[in-house]
Amino acid sequence: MERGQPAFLLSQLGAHAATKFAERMSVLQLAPADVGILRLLRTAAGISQQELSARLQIHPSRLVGILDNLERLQFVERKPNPTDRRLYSLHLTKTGGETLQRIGKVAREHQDTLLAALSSEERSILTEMLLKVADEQGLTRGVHPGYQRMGK
Amino acid sequence: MERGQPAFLLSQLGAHAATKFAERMSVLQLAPADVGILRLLRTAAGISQQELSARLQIHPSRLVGILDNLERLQFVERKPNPTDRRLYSLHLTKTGGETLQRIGKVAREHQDTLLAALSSEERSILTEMLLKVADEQGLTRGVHPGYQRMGK
DNA sequence: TATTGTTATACTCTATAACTATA
DNA sequence: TATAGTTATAGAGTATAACAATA
Repeated sequence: MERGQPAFLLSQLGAHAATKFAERMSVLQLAPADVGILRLLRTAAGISQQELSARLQIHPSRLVGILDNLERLQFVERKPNPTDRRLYSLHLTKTGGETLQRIGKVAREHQDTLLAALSSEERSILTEMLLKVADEQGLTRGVHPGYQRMGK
Repeated sequence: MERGQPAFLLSQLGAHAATKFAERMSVLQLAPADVGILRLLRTAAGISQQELSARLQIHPSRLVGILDNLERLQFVERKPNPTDRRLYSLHLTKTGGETLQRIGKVAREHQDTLLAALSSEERSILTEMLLKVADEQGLTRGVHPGYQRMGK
């Protein structure tokens, strides 16, 4: 009965997918939020911590530690902002870019495993439907609610 | 680009759905795990805390507090097990059964709102696909991974 | 000796608010 | 006076392991 409830299934499968994704990313020493940050910096190079915080809904004080770690791993660099010395200008490093390639590869494997039950055509239909729902619900591309929490 | 990645969408939408569900249930003073327990006890009356713990993947020590609360709300009753005095026999109360009715109503509203973008036919197709994926991934009916955490 | 339910403790993670420096 | 980033502190939630009662 509740077996056939799409809302529950969506929630259940989403949590499952998030866990599996986190497990795969942990091999790269990354949490899901780290991945979200690296992905965002690919197209939004130079933003400040405040802006990053606002875009991904990650609390500023939490961001400090996350960026400390990403800088230690040499995936991200805090450069000074020439016009306002209060702000940092966040950038992906060369290593960070290479890591993004690796992330993409692992993410594709994750997706293939997760959706193994579906044909290519079915995956397209599924994607289309999920996009429709996500848009109607006002969700923002690339902003995962789980970024507000740790990744296992 | 990652906009069209079904794995990410699934995870993102699943988290969104879980949050919205938790918000609605909080009106009834219930967390998602509470709801899972009430639903399970409907068809598995008399089980012990150990068995409940195993079935929903909720840690036994955590279950103590959850059941204390459900008993305080008079939704669940711990009855003694006549054949083994170490075990409790967990049962839904009359009030608990009525609460399940209310939960069902709110859950349906939640689902309708969540899937407002989809037609009735589309929802059927979506449900079918999600069931296929959930089965292939080995997920168990009614067992939400999020039961292991609190619900906001 | 093993198991159920319970409790106390330690640990992890997070937000709050105070702080420094810049504007 | 306000804002960006940082840090210290306190709070919430969890699992670990020890405990009493019972088998």
